[in-house]
Formats: sequence, C-alpha cells, structure tokens
Amino acid sequence: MITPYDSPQLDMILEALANQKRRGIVHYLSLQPATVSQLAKDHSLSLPAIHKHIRILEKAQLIVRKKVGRTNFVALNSKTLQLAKDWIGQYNTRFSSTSASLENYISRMRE
Amino acid sequence: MITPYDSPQLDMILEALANQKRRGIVHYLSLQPATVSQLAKDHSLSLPAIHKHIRILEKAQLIVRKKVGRTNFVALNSKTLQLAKDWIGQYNTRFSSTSASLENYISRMRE
DNA sequence: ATAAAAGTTAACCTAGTGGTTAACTATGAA
DNA sequence: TTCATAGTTAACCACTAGGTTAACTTTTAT
Repeated sequence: MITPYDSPQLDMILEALANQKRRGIVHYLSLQPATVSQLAKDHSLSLPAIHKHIRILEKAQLIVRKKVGRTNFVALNSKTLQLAKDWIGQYNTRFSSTSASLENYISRMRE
Repeated sequence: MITPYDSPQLDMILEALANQKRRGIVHYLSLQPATVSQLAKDHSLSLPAIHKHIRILEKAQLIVRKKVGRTNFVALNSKTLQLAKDWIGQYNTRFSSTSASLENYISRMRE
C-alpha cells in the first residue's frame, strides 16, 4: 500500500495531529474509549473546546463516534494513524548526513 | 528515546508536514538538495510562496539552508523526520478493531 | 556602470484555528 | 412535569496559513 504525499486525507490527519491537546486525546484514546465529557474533564478543556478538537479528529477519521442516548462515546481509529505512519515510514532517517550531503551538493554545483 | 505527545517541536513538525506542497518539497529534497529557485520552479510556486513554505519547514528544523553568494541551497534534515516517526511509531495500528472495542466499551459501561 | 538574477520583505486578502461565553437541543432522572 | 446532564451551535476574538502583487536588497554577469 502506497501513501502518496499528495493525499488530502494526509493533510487532515497531520493537521489534526499537529496539536498537543489532540495528540493527548489520541494517546488517551489509545488506552481506552471515552465519552466527550470525560475527554473534556481529563484534558482541562471546556465542552465547546473539546467539541472542536473532536470534530477535527473526526474529519480526519482518526476517531469514530457513537451516540447512545445523550452520551457520545469516542474511540481511536488506528487504521488512519497507519496512513501517516506509512507516509513518514518511507523516508530513511538513519543513514543520511544532512550537512555533508549539502556541502557535497554545493561543491558539485560549483564546478 | 521517547517522544512525548506534548512536544512543541512535534507541533511544528506535523504542522509543516500537514500540507501537500511541503510534503512534495520534503520528498523532492529526500532525493537531493536544491536551491530555492529550483524548488519554486519544480513545484509551480512563486518565490514568495515557496519562501513561506521554506520558513515553515526551517522553523520545524525539517530542512537546513546554506547561502552561497546569492544562491540558497536547501537540504532535508531527516533527523527531525525521525521525531515524528518516533511519536507515531509508538501506536500499534495493526491489532486493534476500533468498532469492536467501542461496542465492547459501551456495553461494559451500560451494566 | 547597468542590468539581470536570486531572494527577501511588506502589505493585503480570504479562510481556518483555538479559545471564550451564551443560548440552545435532546435525553434521563426525580 | 420539572430539572439536571450531555452535548451542540452561534457569535465573537486574536492569530496564523497560504496565496497574491509590488517594492526592495544583494550578488553576479555584461
């Protein structure tokens, strides 16, 4: 499975994860599902504030929601997290020396 | 090495990657360094536009820059990419069934 | 000396984030 | 039926992204 860089879903996923509180929520939900109120309480956020975060996570499909009576249960959708993992995973971050390759490139260009 | 969810650098890294064109630039630079003008040309962006993208990537330390004369060379700093990899990597995305765990949690809560 | 090249910076635009308070809807409990 | 609970929505705020055009600086080539 290939995850191209030009995927709009990847935009939404990474945007959703580019926030400490939302990463906190993702982490929390990686341990167990929760209700919206529980999330608000445990992350010191007002209900309207948590609501907005949840909408962003939901739009990115990082979470799923199910309403039971007046209670909203939320769970992590880790399949979506895998898309981000796949994209970043294709880059080798171990065997490259940035400054060296830059200096090298520059001196080759200056010939 | 632990990458906690509440890292401000992670905010900047993921924010920088949450954009198709910047991921395109990252991909491009993963193959070889380039100049600012080359990036603008090969990504159909004006110089002011590419400049802003570069600033965001630079702020996140995803790239490094070196000025030689009037030419600006840019290279990928893959060490920073590793931080994002580390954070996402800690989540198991293979062996969890979201809906099942949610249903399960709900029925346990309703007892 | 002049002009082009390579960027940078400023000013402006629209749209979205992340929070607030206040008002509202829907469901459950007394 | 009345009240509390759980959540949503609206209106507002300051701030930032991502783009534009126009003006500017610095360096190189003619």
